[in-house]
Amino acid sequence: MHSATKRQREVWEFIRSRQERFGTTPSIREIAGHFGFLSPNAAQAHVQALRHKGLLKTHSRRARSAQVVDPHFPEGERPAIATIPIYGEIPAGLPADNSQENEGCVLIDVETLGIKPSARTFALKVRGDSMTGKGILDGDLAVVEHGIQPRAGDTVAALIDGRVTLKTFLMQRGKPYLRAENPRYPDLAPQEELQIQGVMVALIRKRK
Amino acid sequence: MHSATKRQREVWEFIRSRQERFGTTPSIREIAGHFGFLSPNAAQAHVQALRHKGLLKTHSRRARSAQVVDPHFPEGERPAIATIPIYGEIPAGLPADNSQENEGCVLIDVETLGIKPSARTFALKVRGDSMTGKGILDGDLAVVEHGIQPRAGDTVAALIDGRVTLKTFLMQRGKPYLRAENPRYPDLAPQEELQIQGVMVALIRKRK
DNA sequence: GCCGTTACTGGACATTTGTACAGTAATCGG
DNA sequence: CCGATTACTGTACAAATGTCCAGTAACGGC
Repeated sequence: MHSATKRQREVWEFIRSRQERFGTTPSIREIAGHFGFLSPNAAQAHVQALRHKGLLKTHSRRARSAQVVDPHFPEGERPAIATIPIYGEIPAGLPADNSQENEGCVLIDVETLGIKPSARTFALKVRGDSMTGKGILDGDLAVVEHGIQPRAGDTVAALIDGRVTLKTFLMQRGKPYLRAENPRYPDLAPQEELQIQGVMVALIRKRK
Repeated sequence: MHSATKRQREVWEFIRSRQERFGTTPSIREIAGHFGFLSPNAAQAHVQALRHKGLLKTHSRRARSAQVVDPHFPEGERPAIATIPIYGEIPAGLPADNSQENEGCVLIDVETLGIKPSARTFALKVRGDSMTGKGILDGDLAVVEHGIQPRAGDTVAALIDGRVTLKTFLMQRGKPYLRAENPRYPDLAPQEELQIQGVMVALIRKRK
């Protein structure tokens, strides 16, 4: 009673693939057409069986309302996912959100990131070894949130000499200064014009 | 001509919210009903305008086929997203995919992770500082893929004394052994029964 | 004033769609 | 042999749905 038949799994997989590729799920007759059924009732019966087995949810009498049930979220409450553009090097000033200069995107749920869905967030490829003391390596992807106030100890993306680098943000006698987390790099004297591009809220590393 | 009207943005936002929350987009008459329109044509005109402005895509004569266009992926080819369960501590043996013992999930696109959508992948909260030399800190989330052959130098999740720990996988004279990336921890002699739970394919760190 | 745009009302029509009922055939376990 | 399950065919109907045509009203720019 719990698991579906082979045929039912095929129907389920068809609905799932359509949902993923086109965003809309097929109608009863489209399912029938795909499998060569001459009667809509054939597909109807399969959908009903899948619904009873908890693998599918449909709103009654609503067109194309079938939704495959994610085993991880049976309640249907899927977390919000943020689309974060990757900038190899941030241009001077504020990176435009719809810019074409990005090198792809990372998609990740906002809960893991700990950001608000409305946040202006972007990602940066880390270059160099100035932050190895804090576990930030060359090639890592730093997820940076723009427009929030850095706290002391935060890792921030700062604009220095026209280039963006990651540094630790610290306060000394009420004045902010930046520190590299590597003994081979010098601390940065407090600058008059400290351009903080954003605060690192997450880090993503991919196996090489 | 490029940007939408205030009213059109409202309609777009309504469609987007419904798509995100329920998976299905509203019908023309449901849009009309939500905004209090007495005629379906009012909503129809808005949808048509949004379509012409590239903010919406609909399949002709198909029920509930409206799909909001993601500015990051105007072509509509959204990357596949993996749902990765988080295990605080892996139980002995193979973690079941649909287990209730997980502590939430991470959702992230498979391209960033570099895994196949079919891969058996899970995440582990890193405890301790045995891998700080490789930039893996306490509290990090290690994304581990099960069932692939580790290469020398890979970070692996290994079962030692009934507990799972991250170590660097190395070969010495044809025999595998494990190394901790912290001088305060000893290397592990090659064990007869080396239980490799999986290979770390990615790392996710969240700001504390 | 006049024209174009935006934002609707009101009514209508052809399809699409979910759903239901009746029936057939194959398979499998007892 | 028989009942249950699975997997369909065939037909039908009411509701949902996309689409179209004919208007009306407000508003802003020239």
